[in-house]
Amino acid sequence: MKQEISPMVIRRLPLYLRTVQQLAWSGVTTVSSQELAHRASVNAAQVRKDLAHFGEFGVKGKGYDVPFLLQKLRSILQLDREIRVCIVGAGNLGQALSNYTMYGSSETLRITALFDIDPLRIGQQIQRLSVLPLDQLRETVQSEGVRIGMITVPADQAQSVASLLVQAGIEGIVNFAPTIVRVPAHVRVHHVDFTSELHSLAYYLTCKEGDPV
Amino acid sequence: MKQEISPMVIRRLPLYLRTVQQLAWSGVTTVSSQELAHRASVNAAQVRKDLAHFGEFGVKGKGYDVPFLLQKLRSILQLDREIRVCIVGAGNLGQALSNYTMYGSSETLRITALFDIDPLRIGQQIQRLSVLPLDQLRETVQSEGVRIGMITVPADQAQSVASLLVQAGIEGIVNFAPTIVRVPAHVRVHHVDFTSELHSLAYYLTCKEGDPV
DNA sequence: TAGATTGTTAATCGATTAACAATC
DNA sequence: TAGATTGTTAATCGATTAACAATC
Repeated sequence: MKQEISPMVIRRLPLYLRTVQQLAWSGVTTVSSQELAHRASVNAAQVRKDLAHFGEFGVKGKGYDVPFLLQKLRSILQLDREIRVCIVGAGNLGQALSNYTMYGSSETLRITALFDIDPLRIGQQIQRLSVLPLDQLRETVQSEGVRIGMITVPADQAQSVASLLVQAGIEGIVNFAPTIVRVPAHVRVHHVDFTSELHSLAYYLTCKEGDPV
Repeated sequence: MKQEISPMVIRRLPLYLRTVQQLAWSGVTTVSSQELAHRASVNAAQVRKDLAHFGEFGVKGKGYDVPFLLQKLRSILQLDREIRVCIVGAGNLGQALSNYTMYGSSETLRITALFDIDPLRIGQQIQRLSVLPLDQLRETVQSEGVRIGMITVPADQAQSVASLLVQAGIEGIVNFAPTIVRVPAHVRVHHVDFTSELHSLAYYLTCKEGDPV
């Protein structure tokens, strides 16, 4: 019934959501694909095509109703219901992510638990969470209904943490460690790799003295 | 002379670098495109094609010499020379990034300065750096030869920080704030958007009760 | 109605993969 | 030499953009 939608399309939805969210905040009630595309730095035809995968959200001759589109995007991304998230790795990055609340009150992704192996960190209070030992992962994930895990441990521990998360029954992983983690096909992994971004950025710096052959 | 190389190719180079680095660490001296591709989770033809943009690095019938390829990749990405980086935003994320050193001693991207507007944070000691006031940005960037800026301020301040960085003469920006920043064409911006990764991951969670129509 | 803008089809563009001759 | 693996061309695949009929 529902044909597979390209990941490329899905990865743009949060961008649209954010843009529409901003429009809503500034009191705009209607937006054309033109305008939306401009604000999101993409092509207008692409916006229309992407959105059309999920229904006919626009009105010909008018554009899109902002509150309606906002609600639709939230619903498509399942961000209209609470989804529980845990973080494994209570180092600097894990702590930084712990107190992340995106769109203020409208954010339904909720950081529910924070894990570490280091005994020195366990029990520490980060935001309203206390750091739990890794061996409570499975139990907590199941009792609290945690569905997404974020990996913020060093690269050499990322794979074993990923496997633990999978065993605990997590459905999706966001991996911040600069390494590939392999998981069964039913678990989805997204990768946030700022080291790669930084490294590829370096390529574009001017004045390359060294590289032709 | 040197034809424009697709950004898609460039974005894969850090992945190859990382993989080859790991091989070098484990003492491997030769690697085939096959093996390299497998470890990087890409296609072997793609590895060969990507690398061939920059020269003939392989030996037919043998594969690639690991130390040689490592050196070449570093050189292409300009990671064989020191590049100075500053961070604007000394909050949790900025602090987390401050003590990031990738490949131990072989990392040549060096965090050189950390800025904030908050008077409470200015002067604070993070790692070996003391937090500087934002109005010293330009001066520091120029005197220290900082070429890349990382933006770790809240979204609503990201654009103004980006503009400051551009005015200070920065060549590239890595933006961690969940918003688009616009800069002149001669400055390159890479975006690290974990909120989008998280939000698009939510789409793939099972049991979508709400979304048809 | 006339003007505007959608949803969608068709055209373009670019990226990935397969295949293979060259050659170590 | 025979076997292996590259660099590269050709074939495939998919994604983006342009164009336009439908229609509010």
